[in-house]
Amino acid sequence: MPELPEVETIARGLASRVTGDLIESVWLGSKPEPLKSPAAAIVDTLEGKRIAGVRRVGKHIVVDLATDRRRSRPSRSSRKRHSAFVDQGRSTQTESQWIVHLGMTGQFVVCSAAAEIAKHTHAIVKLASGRELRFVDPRRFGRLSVSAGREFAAAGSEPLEVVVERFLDLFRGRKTPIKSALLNQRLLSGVGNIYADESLFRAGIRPRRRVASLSRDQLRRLYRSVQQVLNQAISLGGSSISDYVDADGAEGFFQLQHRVYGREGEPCLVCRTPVKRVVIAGRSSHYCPKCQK
DNA sequence: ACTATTTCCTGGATGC
DNA sequence: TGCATCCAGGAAATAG
Repeated sequence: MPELPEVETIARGLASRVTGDLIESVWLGSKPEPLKSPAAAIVDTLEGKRIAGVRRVGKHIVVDLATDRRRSRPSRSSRKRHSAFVDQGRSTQTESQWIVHLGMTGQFVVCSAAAEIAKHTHAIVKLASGRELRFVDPRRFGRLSVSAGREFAAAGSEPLEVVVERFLDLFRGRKTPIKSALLNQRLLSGVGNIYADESLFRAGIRPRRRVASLSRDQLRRLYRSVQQVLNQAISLGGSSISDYVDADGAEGFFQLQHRVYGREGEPCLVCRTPVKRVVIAGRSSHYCPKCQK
């Protein structure tokens, strides 16, 4: 279940492997669910473009696309003005993005064109290097889209970039349980079920607590916990639960640091009290009834 | 304007 | 062994 740390890990891995490569052709499967943009728009936006970079925005993977401009047709002014971007006989200009959301079970991998095509492969993008980018998603909660002309932006704030004053503003006065608020992507983009539970444990706050009932100090502590948990998870390559692997097929190790998620009935690592599991907003939520108030 | 609930999906686990 | 049922959850849709 890819959340911010997993998506960050995947995006970094892809960036180091496919940046600079050229998209030759695009194949899209017949299942329409994964496509948020019309199939024709996706094909038109991708084909013939150079990959300028791959990055994470919230839980989305953003592939920046650039159009090659041949040097044989330089305009006098642009040649001088854009000389910094001229690279190996071409200049590039970022102008559109390919957006990939992995949902629950999505995988976005780079592999040899000869590699066996996995079941539930919904998109194959052929690269000039002979490799392929593939989107595989059994449960089809993932989504593919393109954004041309305007810069793609997530609905909420980046949890690792938001300043504490803004964080307090986002949450202030809300009646919803803090767990629901952490999962709301319009507030913070990137926190999912695992990291919400882990952040709340580290902050000593029960998931059912109404946001409005939390003191400023508690919210400040939660702010630090969210950043701490996400940063540590990124440094460990994310959490490998069920089928998560990064762009190289390697597993992450943050699941070994989980203190409450998936530990129902097991002793709290601090006080030995059995970890409880309740359902909030249809999501299982894990907490220590003694350490979290 | 908010908040809460339901729905979409498949594979793996569980129960009889 | 086989078959039905349940559960996982991100986010859009729907309901309150």
